Amino acid sequence: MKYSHQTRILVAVDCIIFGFDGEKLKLLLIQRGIEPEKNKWSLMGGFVEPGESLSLAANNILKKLTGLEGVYLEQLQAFGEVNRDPIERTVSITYFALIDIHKYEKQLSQEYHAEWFEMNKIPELIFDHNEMVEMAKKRLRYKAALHPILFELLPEKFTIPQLQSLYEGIYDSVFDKRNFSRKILSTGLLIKQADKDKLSSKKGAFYYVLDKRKYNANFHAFLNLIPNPDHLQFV
Amino acid sequence: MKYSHQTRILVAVDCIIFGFDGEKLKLLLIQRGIEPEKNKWSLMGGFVEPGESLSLAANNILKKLTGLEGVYLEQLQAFGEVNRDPIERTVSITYFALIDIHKYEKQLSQEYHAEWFEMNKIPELIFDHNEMVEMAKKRLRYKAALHPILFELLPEKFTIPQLQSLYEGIYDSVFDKRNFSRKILSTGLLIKQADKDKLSSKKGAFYYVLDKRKYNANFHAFLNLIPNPDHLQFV
DNA sequence: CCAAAAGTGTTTGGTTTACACCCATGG
DNA sequence: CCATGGGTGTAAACCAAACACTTTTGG
Repeated sequence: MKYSHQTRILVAVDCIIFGFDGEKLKLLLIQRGIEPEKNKWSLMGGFVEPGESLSLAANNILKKLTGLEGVYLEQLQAFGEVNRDPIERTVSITYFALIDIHKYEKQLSQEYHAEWFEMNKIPELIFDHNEMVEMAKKRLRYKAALHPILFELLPEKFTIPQLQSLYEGIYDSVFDKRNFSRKILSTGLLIKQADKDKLSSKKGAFYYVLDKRKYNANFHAFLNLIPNPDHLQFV
Repeated sequence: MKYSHQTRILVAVDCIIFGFDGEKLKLLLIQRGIEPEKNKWSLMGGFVEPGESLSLAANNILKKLTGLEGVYLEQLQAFGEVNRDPIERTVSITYFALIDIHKYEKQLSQEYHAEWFEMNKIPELIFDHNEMVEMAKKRLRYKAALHPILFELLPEKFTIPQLQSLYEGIYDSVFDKRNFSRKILSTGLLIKQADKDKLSSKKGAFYYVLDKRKYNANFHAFLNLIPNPDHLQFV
């Protein structure tokens, strides 16, 4: 049995993939190999196939491009303007992903001509993809101000100065390091390691790992991770 | 030109419509007039038509059911499990709406057999609609803890005790009235009126109206409208 | 030995909470 | 005149922000 006299529409999933290389927040884009808009940059996406739920479609896309599974992936928004795709009407469900850039497997994505772009150097993208990226940035800022989400971008072991530089990049601000480390440590989510990262200073900075049990239990609690969030531009 | 060899899917919009009658938060549901699931309760929804964007579809659905335009309407989530509709695969984009229940025009919705349900008396709904309602409740709690969104549910003129009872209903808690009114008034969003509502007490409670200019300007700022939000259950 | 980054403590001001009494009035 | 709900103030605890010096070590 089917619903008759109803119009069926193409449904796509597009992924906004954020990565952090220890210095800067970046976005993974692909260069389209096919017409229309051949050679233009775009988000990685694909049509939803029969038998594939939306979240499965998003995970599949992410895996095809990066080789990664079990990544942080969250539904952002459905985009459904009638003419957003000039070829044929397509509703796109967007997901944003946070990945540790070092786990990204380059060879997989060469077939898609993928490249990481710094957030302030994002090229013109096809369709409404720039708008999607803007919305994802806002959502990330909003969410990271309240929840310890940015740990998803970091490697297993990381230092507090690295974490601070990630926050500073995302909010385009500079935070006081004494207040920052106090605030982060007071969440109780970090476990100090015995060894240090000596790459970026002579003294070296202690590594920390995330306490996964507490992280999962406390993820939805409101934290106050950003000073004066009121004046920042959110969703 | 079209994308060939791709499967097109039914796309629906379903609306989770919240209303407040001065006492309790309620949800507007309709009783299906047609098979399948005839006579079962469901959210108001409809298929997205050609030439209709998602947000327009949501507004149209709301207008057909309630007669209202310009209502607060926000996209919630896309639901896309493969078998969520047993008749035929349908991706549903959900929107939640906040309306002043007194503006709702009953005669319009009689053709849909619509009824308001108290939040703790929601019947079993078709498909995954109960899940959609749960998500909308969580989103409302989450959002109302940070943004002055609940004014959308109130009539033009309202009293602080009314507002407090709305918050208390949503969070299933009791708040200290001194702290509550101080907090709300300190947002600067309320303008005190000269007249009083004398329906619910002998002394009467002063009416307030929303300062729309400040409301629109400050909507995205983080407020701290709920005491101890940490222990409440959110998204 | 010194430049460069890591690490840490205190004071101050503001915000949040807990808490109790008086006010106005319709019946 | 009294029961009912409306309205308000204060003190204590807590939290956030501003701020500067010491430590470590590779070169």
